Amino acid sequence: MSMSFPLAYSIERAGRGAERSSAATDETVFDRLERAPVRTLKSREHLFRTGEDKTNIYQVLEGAIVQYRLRTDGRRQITGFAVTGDMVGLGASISHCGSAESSGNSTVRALAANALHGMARENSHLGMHLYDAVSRELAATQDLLTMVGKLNAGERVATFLLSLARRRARGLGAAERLDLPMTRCDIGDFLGLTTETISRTLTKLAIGQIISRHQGHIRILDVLGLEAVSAGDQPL
Amino acid sequence: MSMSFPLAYSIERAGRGAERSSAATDETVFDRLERAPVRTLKSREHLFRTGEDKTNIYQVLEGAIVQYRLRTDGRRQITGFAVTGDMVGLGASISHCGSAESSGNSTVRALAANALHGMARENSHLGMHLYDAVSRELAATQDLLTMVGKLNAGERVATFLLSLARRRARGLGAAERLDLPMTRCDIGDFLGLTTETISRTLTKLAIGQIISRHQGHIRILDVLGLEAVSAGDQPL
DNA sequence: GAGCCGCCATGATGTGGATCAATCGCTTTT
DNA sequence: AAAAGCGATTGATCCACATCATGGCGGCTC
Repeated sequence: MSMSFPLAYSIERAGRGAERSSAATDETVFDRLERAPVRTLKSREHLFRTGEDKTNIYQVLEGAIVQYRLRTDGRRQITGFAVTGDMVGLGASISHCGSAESSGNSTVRALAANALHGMARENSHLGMHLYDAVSRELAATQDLLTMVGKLNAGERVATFLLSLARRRARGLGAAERLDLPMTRCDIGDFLGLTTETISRTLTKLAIGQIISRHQGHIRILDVLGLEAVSAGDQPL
Repeated sequence: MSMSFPLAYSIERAGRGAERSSAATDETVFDRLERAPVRTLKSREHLFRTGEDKTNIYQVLEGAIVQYRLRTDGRRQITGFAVTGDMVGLGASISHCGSAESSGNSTVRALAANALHGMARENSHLGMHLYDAVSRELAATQDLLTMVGKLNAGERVATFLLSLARRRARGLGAAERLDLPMTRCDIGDFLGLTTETISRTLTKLAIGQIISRHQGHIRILDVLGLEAVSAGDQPL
């Protein structure tokens, strides 16, 4: 099983995980979803916070949404980054059990939770889409948990970079140039490390000629080397 | 938000999270589920392993099932303990992305995955039950992730003990006597700590008169003190 | 009941990453 | 262009937990 981080749980007309929608009613449902209002977000603007009523569920159209949990003492754990196509706020509970804010500028489509769940109760295909989306998010969160619970800093960062590269596999020669759209602090709060450790680990990877660093993005020079670090074969 | 660990995601006739089932067809569906074959498991016997086809989904009738992920080098992360009523193996994917074994003797009901998902495609109420169960499991896994990513050993163990006590809240005077049905090693692989650290932390809690230890179980002497440790107010 | 084995507890020691503290570079402000 | 603000980087130091090692306590087998 390959690592899959909490990044992509789209609900699409043609889902790969679930069966293809076929009935005419499905068209109506997805048409209605696509007519839902679009909202634009500035950097660090919140979609919702822990404990608020779940009025809306969102689909990311552009940008990236950071989902996180906050402790009273300020410690923060990021549970996932949602990018284009991903759903944010899924779950059958009445209120949100985490917070979500935009990292950078984003646009999202806001689906009324009541309406969505009401439609899902009528239309079992939509219900299965939701089930599929949440179970993929669960699997990704379990992967992240395993990483945070068992891997050392080098393994975590290497695994993270590889997962980003894989999902950015833009057309041709796979991923070499890699944008890091989030801050070091966000990466740290995602991987259970500090910003300093993220920096130092990237520096070590650069010294080992496995990546090179430029402002705003990095370049993967040695995919095999990075995979070795990720697997724990190459101690760094 | 209170911590809720991956322990209870039952599918019941009268779900609290989802709407009450009402149609006659629902009765039929749940009757069929209740007629599914029962299987008994000995200690450390597996229900399934990572990568195997998802032929069955299980409901725990008695005992406890340990769900975990294993790395090639032997490191293990437990993603949840499933006890009576809980579902094991939920998710829309074709194959299992984790393993599950019995801790001690257990009995489970084996639901054919094809049949279950087929029924869910026909019956949207069942589909919503699945959606609800998985989204609760997701929330619990995110809680665990936050614990492993951000809490120190004392906070983790105290939080773990409290969550066990809450779910065992057996009738009367809440939880005082508390069985620990899993080994120190299992607890360590769940909390991202070693067995030695679990032992030492329990010793410190006992020295602080917060718990007392007996073989096979512990007793919570000072719930408020334990909550203070769990919240990080009492450094241990 | 002697021997063995798995789990637990506890002591001694080591270390990976956190913490504390500058400094640098880039962007924004004035 | 100077000043200010913010994130990233790097260095020095510390400490919480891992690791290594030992011994005790059932439970099991023969």
